[in-house]
Amino acid sequence: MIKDQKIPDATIERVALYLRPLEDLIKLGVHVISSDRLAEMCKVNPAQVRKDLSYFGGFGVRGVGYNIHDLIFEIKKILASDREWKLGIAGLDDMGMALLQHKNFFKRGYKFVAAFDSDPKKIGQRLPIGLTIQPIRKIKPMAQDLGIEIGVITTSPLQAQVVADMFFDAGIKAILNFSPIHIRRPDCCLVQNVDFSVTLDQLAYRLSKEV
Amino acid sequence: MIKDQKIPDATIERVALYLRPLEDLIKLGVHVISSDRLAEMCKVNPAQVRKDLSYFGGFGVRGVGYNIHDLIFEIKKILASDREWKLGIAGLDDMGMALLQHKNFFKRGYKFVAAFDSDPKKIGQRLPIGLTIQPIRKIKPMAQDLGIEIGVITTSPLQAQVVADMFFDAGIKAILNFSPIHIRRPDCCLVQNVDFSVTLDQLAYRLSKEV
DNA sequence: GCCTGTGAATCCATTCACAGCT
DNA sequence: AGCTGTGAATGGATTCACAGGC
Repeated sequence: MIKDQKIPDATIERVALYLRPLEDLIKLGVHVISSDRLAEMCKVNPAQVRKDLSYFGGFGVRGVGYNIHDLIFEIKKILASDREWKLGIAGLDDMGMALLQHKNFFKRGYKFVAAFDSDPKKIGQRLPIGLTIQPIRKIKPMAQDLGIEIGVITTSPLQAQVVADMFFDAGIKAILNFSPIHIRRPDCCLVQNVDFSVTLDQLAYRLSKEV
Repeated sequence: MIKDQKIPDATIERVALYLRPLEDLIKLGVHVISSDRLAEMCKVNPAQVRKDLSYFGGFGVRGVGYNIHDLIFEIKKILASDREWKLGIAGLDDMGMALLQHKNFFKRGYKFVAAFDSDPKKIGQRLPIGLTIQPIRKIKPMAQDLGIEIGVITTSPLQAQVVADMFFDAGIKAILNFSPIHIRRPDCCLVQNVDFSVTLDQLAYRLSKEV
């Protein structure tokens, strides 16, 4: 039923957002939703929701709405989050620990299978989720052994590039980077940056425009 | 020199990104940069950079480039990050602690002036940055006393809405929310959500499209 | 009557290409 | 010669508006 049409980037960004309220609704025993209601929950235009979902092949029911189970299934299929992804993390200060314990990662199929740090005091420590902290030189052998697919970097900016190079060298093709530096990467690899200062800048801008 | 034209949202998102490399260059003693070079550093199109910067009033020098000091000054003025912003944070588990110690916040003028938690074991504890953890019922009086402008929420999802309501009730107009729930807000208030699962979903999608 | 699916219209953003200044 | 600033052209994304099925 899926059309072979290119799905716009903007749509991809939004459907990941639709997922959470849909999962909440399922838990509440709701099985059908209209575009108007989903739009309202996600603060977007209803026509936008319908257009977004129509890229998935139009399985809504006219006069009724969308089956939430189907929606979740299709969205996950499109996003490739219908399977497990193996993550390795480098840098186990507060931010690293926070991510390790982030419940939603696990729920969505993102599993940390290894943790690395360069601090001798941390190496060998047992983490709450059952992993033992490894030295960063183990990144390559362990990444390959365990089949890590995504590297998460929460180290200091000084170490971030070194760690990234190790991930790339181990054949990892995607990095989620929380360190505030620009990571140089091979052409075949992806880096997604998360920068809270930029987020705050945007919020401050919007706030300063209000009234 | 600033034109009175509306600056596109997409431009705002990008200029916050230009800031960091520019600040790095200043530190290296570089004072002038061309749109080509800045574009390369930020992985965008050079014409894009010129168009973005032209909204600020065209103070580049033809044949030469842009004065980096001026650029930083103008960008900060536009983003309203040319001043200090006072933040209050609720929820002092790992994520909260990580944010409190995030060096870049301080550097960019974002200062935490109060910290709140509901856990009796945490209340009264002294934090590394010199604050003492307060019970969440103190949010309203302290926010007003200290002039908190932005509330940061890193509590569990269960408490997030309660805390948000307290921030709103104290007259705070902007919230940065790390908790994976949708926060209901008065019309006059802003909520900016940060959701790592969504970020990972997008990365996983891009990764699955590669090759 | 209600809600989806979608062409058409509109709006916004990016990129091109070159005139204009230093 | 080199690089900015900007109209014009292109390309995407959003919204409208309504035909079509339940």
